[in-house]
Amino acid sequence: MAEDGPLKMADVARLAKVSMSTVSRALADNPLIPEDRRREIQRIAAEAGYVINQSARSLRMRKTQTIGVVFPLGHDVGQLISDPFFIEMFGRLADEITTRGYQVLLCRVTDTSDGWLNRIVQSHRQDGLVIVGQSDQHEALNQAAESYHPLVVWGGHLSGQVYCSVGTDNIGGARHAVDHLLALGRKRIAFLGMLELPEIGLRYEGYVRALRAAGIEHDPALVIPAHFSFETAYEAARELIESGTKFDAIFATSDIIALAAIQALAAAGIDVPGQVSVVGFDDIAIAAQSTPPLTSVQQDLAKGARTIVDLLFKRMAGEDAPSATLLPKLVVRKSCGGASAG
Amino acid sequence: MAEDGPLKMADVARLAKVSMSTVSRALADNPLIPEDRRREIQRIAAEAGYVINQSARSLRMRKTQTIGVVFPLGHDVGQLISDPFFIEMFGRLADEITTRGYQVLLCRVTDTSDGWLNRIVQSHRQDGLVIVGQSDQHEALNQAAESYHPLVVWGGHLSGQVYCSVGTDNIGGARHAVDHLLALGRKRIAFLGMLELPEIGLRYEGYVRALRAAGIEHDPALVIPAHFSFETAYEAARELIESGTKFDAIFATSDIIALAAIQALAAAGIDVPGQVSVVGFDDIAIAAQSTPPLTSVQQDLAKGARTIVDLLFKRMAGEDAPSATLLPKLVVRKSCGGASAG
DNA sequence: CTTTATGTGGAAATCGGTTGCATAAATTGC
DNA sequence: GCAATTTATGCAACCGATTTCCACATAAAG
Repeated sequence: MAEDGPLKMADVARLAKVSMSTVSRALADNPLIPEDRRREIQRIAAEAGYVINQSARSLRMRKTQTIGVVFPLGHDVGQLISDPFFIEMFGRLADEITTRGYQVLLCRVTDTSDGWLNRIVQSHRQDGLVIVGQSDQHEALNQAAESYHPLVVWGGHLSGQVYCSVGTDNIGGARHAVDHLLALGRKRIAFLGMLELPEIGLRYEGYVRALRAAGIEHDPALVIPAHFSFETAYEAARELIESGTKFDAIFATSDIIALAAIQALAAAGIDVPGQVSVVGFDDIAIAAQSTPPLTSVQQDLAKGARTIVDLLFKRMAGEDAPSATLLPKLVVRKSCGGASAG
Repeated sequence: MAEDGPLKMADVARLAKVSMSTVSRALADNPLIPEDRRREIQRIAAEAGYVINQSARSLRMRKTQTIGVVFPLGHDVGQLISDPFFIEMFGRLADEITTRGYQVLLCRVTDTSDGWLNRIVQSHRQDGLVIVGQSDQHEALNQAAESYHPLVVWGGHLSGQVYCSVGTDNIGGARHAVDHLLALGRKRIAFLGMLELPEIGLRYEGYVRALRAAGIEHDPALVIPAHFSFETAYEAARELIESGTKFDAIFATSDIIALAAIQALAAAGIDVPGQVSVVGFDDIAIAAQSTPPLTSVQQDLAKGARTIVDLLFKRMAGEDAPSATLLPKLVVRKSCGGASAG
């Protein structure tokens, strides 16, 4: 009973004493084949351990039953796993996609040379694409979106944007965070993040607006470039501390950056939230567990992932789906004093 | 200059005024085509934005340049993202695989009905498979391994195992943990985990051996079934507490279970590590950040993932690669008192 | 100047399914 | 009982690449 070479549809056809067309139709539950015969052929195929070769099927049908999830890391050489945010987002997306009967293909892109997105699109490996984070590829995305429809991006909503995006209201989220710090009496609030990234740029916008609304002068010395990895963020925070620039709060554009900053502050003997308040962004799982627990702008990733995949499937079906914005929520914990600390 | 339908290799051949065979060879850097001509054709193809259709290529070459990463969740209906351990492992694997120029296909398997693994193998969607966790599928894996070689499993090394596996020395790791608790003077050590899962079974073995070596009687009332999700683990811990069974330590078979137990103990007003010591397994990122920081048996996932992928590629190349065992390391933190707590 | 080696590139088979079209069989209508 | 229709099934083209085999041209050798 041992199968030799993996059997093909032609073999099943022989076993069932029908033509290949009939087998193909029966396995696809095509009503052209009467139900009892369909069942019979399916039984024979299953019993023989036959499985459709997806390579062949994909070629002929021009569909792969696969969604590509792309992480453009053009701005950062770090490992994929470095960012808990990406990881959680990926898990959520995977859940949503597999639930709909599709496979998930992970594309980690490090080579963002000209035409990288087109290379992915035209490879015909997937029926649709989710791009997580715009990185510095806004233009490339805009261009791809013109001819390729089944594409949804997680990220900020930028002006002149053609592609469909889903993301948190970054300006509003940042505004909440900074307003909260201001309400606590903080006046010299440092900003840690990479302005080159669109989402961070938007958060910066919110930061500036909050300061302006409070009538506080904006000091460029308080704006520190900080990558997403813990190590580089720690370095950035250390430099800020050692620079001697006075500050009484930090608005970090990710929780990883915030945690790194807290660590750097602790190392310098600076009390959080006593001397310096810290607010993060994302509200990843660790945020609630850190010491002190981190105040953070929560992004609803579960809803975000669901929305992304919903929109993507709409677009795959030919419908036009508009971008969506999610409302952020400030989760107040001890790291900035105030509410919890009295 | 706008491309209409995506262009095929035949179109490139026309552009370059050569036959398709020549284009195919040129793009594959086949030395049959003289170098200058090769470059020329490559330039023309790139300029036209041509990309090889992977579906067609896969069919013809019987290779997909893709590795499937499978999470059998037969034992648990939870979401993929529920377990930080799985997530981190996936990230590491993805790094190793993409570094080698392969794509990663995620397969979340919830339907473990007869032949599920064969269905994946025969789909020809991937050139090799990594199975993360044996779940309750030891037999299925053994069977698949007989005919399908490029297959590596993360999990425990079981007797009568045919397939290639990579995993931590579970017995030894558990032994370390329990020995440590015993050294602290703990005598009634509860075990939290699902014995049905092979890896957990091995950890139980280590637990029993440690107790026996210390001459301590093994009380079945202290062995509590606990799933991997936080909520169910919390319930399990709560029931243990309310049962009135006396215990002074908990050996949890995952950090998530340990953290849930700590939370349940705190809710019941029981001090950790004052009244009860807790040890976890995995040493996930949160472990160091929790209150109190969690003592845990560390699994070196980076090395694990590297080993898995190394072995897989060896097997894909036709070589025979043996199973491997990694050495666990007990990371002592405050949750069990002792060393750190004086 | 013929014969043999070498290099170059094309025609056509192939991978394993799906599907449009045609035909055969069964059913219905009158 | 025969035409009209419906239902069932098969043939063969097709998806888009890769690769084997072979033809032809050119160069080197005898």
